Amino acid sequence: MGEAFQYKECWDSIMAEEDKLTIVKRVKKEDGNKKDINLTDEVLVNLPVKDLNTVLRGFSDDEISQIKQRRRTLKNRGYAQNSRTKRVRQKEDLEEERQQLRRDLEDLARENDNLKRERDEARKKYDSLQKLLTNRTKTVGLHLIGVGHGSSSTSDHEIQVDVVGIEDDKANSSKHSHGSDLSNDYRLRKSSGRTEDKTGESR
Amino acid sequence: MGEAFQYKECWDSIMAEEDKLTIVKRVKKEDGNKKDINLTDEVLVNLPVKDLNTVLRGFSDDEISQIKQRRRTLKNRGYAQNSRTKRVRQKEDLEEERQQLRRDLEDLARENDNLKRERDEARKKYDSLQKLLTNRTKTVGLHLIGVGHGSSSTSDHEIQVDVVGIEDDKANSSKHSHGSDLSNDYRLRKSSGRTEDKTGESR
DNA sequence: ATGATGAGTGAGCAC
DNA sequence: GTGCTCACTCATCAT
Repeated sequence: MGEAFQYKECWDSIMAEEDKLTIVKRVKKEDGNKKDINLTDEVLVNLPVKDLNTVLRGFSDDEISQIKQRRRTLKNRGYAQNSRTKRVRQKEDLEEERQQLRRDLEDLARENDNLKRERDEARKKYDSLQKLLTNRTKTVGLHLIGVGHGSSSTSDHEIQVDVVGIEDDKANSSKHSHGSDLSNDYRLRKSSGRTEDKTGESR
Repeated sequence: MGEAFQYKECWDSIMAEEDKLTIVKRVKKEDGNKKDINLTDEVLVNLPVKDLNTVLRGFSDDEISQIKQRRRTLKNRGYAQNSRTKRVRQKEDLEEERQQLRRDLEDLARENDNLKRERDEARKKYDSLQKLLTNRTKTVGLHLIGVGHGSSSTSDHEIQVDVVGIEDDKANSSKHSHGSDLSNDYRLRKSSGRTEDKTGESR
């Protein structure tokens, strides 16, 4: 389809109308019966019908139908080749797409691994941190600001304490219902009997 | 290929050896020139060469080659059909594989989203927790165990403190080089001048 | 001999 | 009329 058009374009651009007729007439004079076919196959297939009909004046009906059939056959030859080419191209496209999909799949799988690693890492970090908090007996460095109701004796201490709760100084009562907010797990509370680390901890 | 074999199998299973010969002889008697062809196309293609040669005794060389050529043509017909079928099947397989790849891709993309979400969630949780620690001025509930070197006065307090470091009570010197271990970030140290929360924190 | 495949041909469909 | 595609045939190659 595209091919025929291409040939036609080529032909039209090279030859002017009179030149085409000249060639065809020459063919007409040369041929006894149908030797013209060998000489003009390319011309015959690509010649516009209109021109063909013009050229065909003076031939018998039988000759005309023979020539037209020849034209048809030649056209068919091209169509067939066209069809095969198309088939091959489609198959190639399909295979290429398959390769691309496989590459994409690999990329995604790789990204997946990375994400999995990042996630586990984050969870691990979180767990470590949480464990640090959950392990309630710590050695902490403290800068004492006030005890009870604001006695402002400022001095450094190193003490051993049982951490039973940490709460932000600023108002955080508005966030206490968040699932991912950890304040809930470490709400301020009093501890009196110190047990060996296995009791009453969330998680 | 599979088809021819199939036919042969079918034939063999239906007919015994003598019966085959019977049919072929009948054909031989019936035909004047090559009317046999119309009657025995299916038989001809599927008849084993050996049997064919047996049957062909009594025919002229010309007739023999004619029949054999006919056989060849019929075989070719099958081969061609075979080839086309194969082509179609391959294309279908390719398209099916493409679909499967697309499905896999979708699945992976979905899993990817989930992982991304899980990762972000974990990071968020971690950040929340860390922020809780980094916000150094806290109100903590403490169970006082000892000050300095183990004075065992046990009493509950509610105090305001500047948390400058927390370290696990148990030996953790073996884990201090871990990247995901957070002990490094909260190593015990002394604070003297209290600055407004922006100083000297890792991360 | 057998099987497979590319190319050419005609039939037949669709526009 | 034109273009496409199927089935068939032939040529050709490989086994």
